Amino acid sequence: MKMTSQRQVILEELRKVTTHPTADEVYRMVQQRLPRVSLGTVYRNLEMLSQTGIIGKIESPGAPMRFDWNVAPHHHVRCQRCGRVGDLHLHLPETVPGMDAFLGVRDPKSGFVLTGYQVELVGLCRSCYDQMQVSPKDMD
Amino acid sequence: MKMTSQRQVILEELRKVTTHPTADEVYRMVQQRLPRVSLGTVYRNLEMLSQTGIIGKIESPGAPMRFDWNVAPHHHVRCQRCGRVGDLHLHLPETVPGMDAFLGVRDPKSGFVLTGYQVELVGLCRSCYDQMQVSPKDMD
DNA sequence: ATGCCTGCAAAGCCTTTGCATCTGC
DNA sequence: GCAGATGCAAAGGCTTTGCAGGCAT
Repeated sequence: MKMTSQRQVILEELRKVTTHPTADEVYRMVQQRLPRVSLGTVYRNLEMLSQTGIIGKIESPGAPMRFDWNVAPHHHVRCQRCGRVGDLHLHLPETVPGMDAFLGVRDPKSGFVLTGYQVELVGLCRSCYDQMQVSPKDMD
Repeated sequence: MKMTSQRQVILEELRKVTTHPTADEVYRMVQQRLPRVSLGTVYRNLEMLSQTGIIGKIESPGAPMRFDWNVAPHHHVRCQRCGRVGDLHLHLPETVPGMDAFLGVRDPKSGFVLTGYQVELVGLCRSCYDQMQVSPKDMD
């Protein structure tokens, strides 16, 4: 993979932030420096960079994908209210004890063989938490 | 919520299968009995039925939502190859020991308060498993 | 010259929504 | 007659893709 200038700028911009931006947010950041860049190029490059393990991709249901320059293993929390994603620094259990014994096992009823699992964390970012304190009726 | 005939048929058709169909699959099943039903109605009713807890909704990133008549708590596995979802009958750990201690806690660095977590399981359905045995190069 | 990359625009996929009409109480 | 539900079609949000031209080797 050659490091074109677009690719380089995309990577640099991503590395400036800790907010796990969406493709569109990256696009807008990159646009400041490369006004003629296209959204398609941003998508293509983010995809390529994440495929090669240079950056991370964070996917969750019903929400646009987000990207992370930090590929070291760490937990993410997604705000259940606004969708923001944060890095978790609490020391959480990394694995579910006893779960690994099930990997590779075929469930007799469904016929599925288990290959992996992951723990998804949800929470409230500071501003959403504060807003909910103010108006509890906004809860859903 | 009134039980219209469309709603009733949607529920009945969903209850006939164990495949966790997508909205579109439900639509096609319902169409056999109500040829003039609309996709929008199917979406609206599936949403309403799941909001009220009569059926379950299964969401995962990059895949269409799926629905489940069985609202009793149970695990799902998603086939990493074809997206099919199965019910897991293996007796898995229900919770991550020690994790609950973190609920309600604010992570100092990110500022997020943890509110919940869930374990996602991935695997291979029988037919994808078999196909991968035949042509290992299809793996990704 | 070649092969990868880009900008642009269009299409794609899934889901939601506006609106006029219809239904059942 | 009214509230709520429907069919239809259009729009919406996000992502991918086809294509013609560009750039570096």
